[in-house]
Amino acid sequence: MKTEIEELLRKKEIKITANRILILELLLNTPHSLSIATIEKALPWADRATIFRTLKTFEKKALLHAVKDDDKPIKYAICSDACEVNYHKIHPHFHCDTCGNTFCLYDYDFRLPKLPDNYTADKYSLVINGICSNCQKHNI
Amino acid sequence: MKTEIEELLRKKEIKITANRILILELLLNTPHSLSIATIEKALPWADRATIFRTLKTFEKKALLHAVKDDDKPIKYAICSDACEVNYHKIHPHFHCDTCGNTFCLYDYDFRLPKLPDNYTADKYSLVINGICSNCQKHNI
DNA sequence: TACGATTTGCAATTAGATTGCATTTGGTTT
DNA sequence: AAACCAAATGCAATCTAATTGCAAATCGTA
Repeated sequence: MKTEIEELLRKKEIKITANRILILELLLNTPHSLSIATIEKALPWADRATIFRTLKTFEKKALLHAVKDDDKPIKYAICSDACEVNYHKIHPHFHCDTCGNTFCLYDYDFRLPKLPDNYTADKYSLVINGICSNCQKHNI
Repeated sequence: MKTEIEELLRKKEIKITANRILILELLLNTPHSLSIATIEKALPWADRATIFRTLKTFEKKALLHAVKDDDKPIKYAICSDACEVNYHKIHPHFHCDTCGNTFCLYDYDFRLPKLPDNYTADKYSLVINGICSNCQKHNI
């Protein structure tokens, strides 16, 4: 695992450090996006500023992307291969109103609709709110 | 004009005050959504807290809705008739990367796509980034 | 091993959102 | 029109999240 992570960092031309390995590992092992505060709780020895700058670095290198749902702290999620390809074009996310987690949706059939005259689109972001399958179960 | 605005407030069961009339008037006369800071600049005698609470009141009464684009301060826009009907379901917005303004898009053919198994959708929000027709002109 | 550049930790700052509370105001009742 | 009550307002303060400055620690390399 560690080796894979180091490989990933190397591929993205990000200098390898202990912080970065562990933050990336956490992100990879979490199925939903994470806020700085959440990462801080998961890695209590890590400094907020370091986490902040690490995430910015990762974002700049297209290793992850910011997820902006209705909740306040911005969350970050790892970019999958699908994400890499369409990074600047497609950002579909699902926000569960029960657990509050936000998941990336890649298998997604979305057509960019027509815009008013003389409007040109560059990218778009789509956030769907609802209940995820996990919370669905617990509700029964 | 003033009468129309008062009529609108009355219809929404919002108590009529000077602040509310002028804030609503500003929102109605602006083609794009406005942040608290922007409203504060436009109405310098108005208090930030009052603007804040006025917008919250308007939002609660479905007179306007919050617009969350990539920019930081949350913006608010008047709900059109189309908005009223689908208020909790559809929020398409267009954010111009040149002027930074965000416009509501109501004439919009958008189909909610299929979700992964056991995910249920309640509402969704769509923000399209690009260049608006006005900025398009100035670029030529 | 020394050097230069980058990263980190800590503290402080900024920005925006939000609230407490005393005062004022608006609408209503007498 | 005066009195009254609930809601709205203004001001200051607070809170949360984001962001930065700077000195110390660290890493890779000469």
